[in-house]
Amino acid sequence: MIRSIWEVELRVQSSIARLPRNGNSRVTINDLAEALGIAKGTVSRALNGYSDISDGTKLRVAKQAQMMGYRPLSHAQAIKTGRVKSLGLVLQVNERDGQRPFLTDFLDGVSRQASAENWTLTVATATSDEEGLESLQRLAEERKADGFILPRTKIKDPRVALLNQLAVPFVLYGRTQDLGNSAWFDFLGEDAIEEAVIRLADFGHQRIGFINGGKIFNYSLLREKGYRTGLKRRGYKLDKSLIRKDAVTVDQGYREALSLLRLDLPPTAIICALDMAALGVYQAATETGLDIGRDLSVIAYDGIPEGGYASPPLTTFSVDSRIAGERLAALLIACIRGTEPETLRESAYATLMARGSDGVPVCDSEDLARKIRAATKKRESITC
Amino acid sequence: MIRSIWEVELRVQSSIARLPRNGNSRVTINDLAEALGIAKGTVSRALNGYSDISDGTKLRVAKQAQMMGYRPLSHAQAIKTGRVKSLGLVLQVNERDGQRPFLTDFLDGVSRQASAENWTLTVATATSDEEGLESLQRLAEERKADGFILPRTKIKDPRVALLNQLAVPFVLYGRTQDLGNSAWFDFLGEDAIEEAVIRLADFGHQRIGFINGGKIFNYSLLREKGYRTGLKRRGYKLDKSLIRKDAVTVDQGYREALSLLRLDLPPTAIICALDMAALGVYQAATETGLDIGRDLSVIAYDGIPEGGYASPPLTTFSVDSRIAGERLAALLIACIRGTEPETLRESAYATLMARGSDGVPVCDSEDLARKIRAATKKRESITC
DNA sequence: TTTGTTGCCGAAACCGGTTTCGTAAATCAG
DNA sequence: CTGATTTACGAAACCGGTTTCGGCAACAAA
Repeated sequence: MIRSIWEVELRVQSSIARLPRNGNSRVTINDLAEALGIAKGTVSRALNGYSDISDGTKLRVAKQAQMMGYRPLSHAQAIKTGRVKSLGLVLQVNERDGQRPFLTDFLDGVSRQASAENWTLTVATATSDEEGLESLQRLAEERKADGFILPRTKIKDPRVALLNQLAVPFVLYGRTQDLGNSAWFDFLGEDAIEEAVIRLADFGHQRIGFINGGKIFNYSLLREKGYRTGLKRRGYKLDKSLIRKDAVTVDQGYREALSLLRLDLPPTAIICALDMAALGVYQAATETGLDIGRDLSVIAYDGIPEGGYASPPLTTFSVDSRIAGERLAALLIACIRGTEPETLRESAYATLMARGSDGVPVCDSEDLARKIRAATKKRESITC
Repeated sequence: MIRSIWEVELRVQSSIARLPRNGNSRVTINDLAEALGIAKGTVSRALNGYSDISDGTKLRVAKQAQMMGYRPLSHAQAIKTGRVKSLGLVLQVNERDGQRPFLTDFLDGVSRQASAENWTLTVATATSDEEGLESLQRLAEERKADGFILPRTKIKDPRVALLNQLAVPFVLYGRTQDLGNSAWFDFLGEDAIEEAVIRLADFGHQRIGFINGGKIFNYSLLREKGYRTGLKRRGYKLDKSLIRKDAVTVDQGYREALSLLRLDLPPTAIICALDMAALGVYQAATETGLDIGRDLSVIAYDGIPEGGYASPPLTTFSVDSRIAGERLAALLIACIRGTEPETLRESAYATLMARGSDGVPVCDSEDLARKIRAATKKRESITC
């Protein structure tokens, strides 16, 4: 009884405010069909561009939909199509390193490309590998996303195995050692580091150090390869004592730089796989009385804004995270739509931002060693 | 014809691999019901804890669900319940300021709290206000999210009007001037700035400058209020020539600091509404030959990591973005579940990180002015 | 024994879309 | 002019859940 009264009331209200019958302020495909005097299946097919609907009808439907402000509920579509039109992204937030400064740009790239196709972005965070895998699995099983972007690829990445097993599409940001048939986008860090070596060698540097990033990440493998290739191209012999690794923070960069500078024959130039580490090199140089850009050349990789503020401004290979996000989103959507993943692979180059931290060496390694010893002694006497 | 062959094949495969009948590898509520010999409605009610299902049945269902690895599709639930169990967040990425360094922590807070209730987070980006409003509207109308977190509230915020009109729940991160019945979470920036004034006054500073943030944001209003309150509490007269605004970047902070330091009677202490601006103050101080922490005291607000690396380390009021994210998510979920928004309001305090950039002034404003003039003259002569 | 209750579950409607299938009308070929 | 195709749409099934409703059985009260 009461219910029927309600219905009447609603019908009255709707006829006045021109709201759909269901009382809710949402226009459904049924409202549209009714308003047009057409079957709802026909409306659906018209909106989705089926070929068995005449152009005239398609136009009428489109206009009416526009007029009534109709928007299909994406989850209602999903129930039949199996697509929620959402990209998944699980961010690892445990490590205090590189990813942070670019996150905004990266998200912007992904989100922008996704919206262009009327898709959205679902984000989760995790503080450990296991948590990350759980999030991934949960999101996949509840179908909160149709596919995933996997940032910060490791040499051997367990996420790949998981998603392959669940038969969920994904695209890597970065490569893994065994690529299988995975789709990926990556910047060619190896090429950048190689170019850095060449550049420094051509400046006249004889001993070039290399401070690499986290050893579990695949990019470290590649960048070291680039370092070796560069040396070889200029006929330099590889000196393993000039290589350091696992420096992803300022402090770690500082420590590794000090250890390089305290060698009997220290390098006159240091290449860092990450800008963060380079900022640590700056600290170490200040402490040992060295002029960055003159006594010691530094080239790094990433292009974080702090590098530009440092003095002298850091010469670095800059990476465009927005582009990365855009391409990854595009590749993933293609993958979800059925393109074979092994055909969805793209790379891009990091661009050299030549600034003030590198140049012709003012002295060779022996002079440098003397200078460092002098500065260290002076420093110690001050401390006493 | 071909289709039936397929079906047979699938059925065979499924009977071997014990996959659900539909050939798809997903366990549905129908599979569960069939396996239990129970109606699917009963299964649904059992899983959702309806009181008209016996405990025994509930247990059996739960166990079987566990065994078969059943997970309801959230979008299938959503079609009837109207809830997609997702929180929406539209990030404004146009301005190169404050938000960035905390984004990871903030997302982590939101995402963590959301997952705790089995909800997810949908993120979009926008580069302008209009774009932001469009994203908001699209996400709301397609029901990609059940409610929204609105970060970086403006004094008068158009998003509030939009979401109120659409009758979509939301919670503000920060307050607006006219709060209406909105839910919000905010750090009491006004209290922090007030405390900063008191602290500096008690150090003995007679003239305390204030460099405020973006004037469209409500936090600027509040922080200036806190500045005024602090002055009043110590019986200082407000000197408007000591106030600057709209400094959200390092460069802007630098400029405003210079303009303060070039006054006939410059402040011996400067409070910045944002750490970023404070880093600009550091630059200005270096340039005018002032020692931060001795000649010029600086206290700021935000707690960005760069502040800790600066020399001397920046004294600042630090904000815990992870907590903010967690509380905002919790408030929003409550709001979506029907709690009255005006009862969902929380605030927290920024915590003072007393470091090296403030202290007892070594000289008064007149001495400072002389020192600055001297440094400037020296600088100019060097330049020539 | 009869008459309420209450507990517990099955059956079916329902949510808002998509997709399949069948067919009347229009068009075409012969 | 007739038979065969097309064209364009209606009707209904379907997707995977949730919710309503009705009724059987068991138990309590009369």
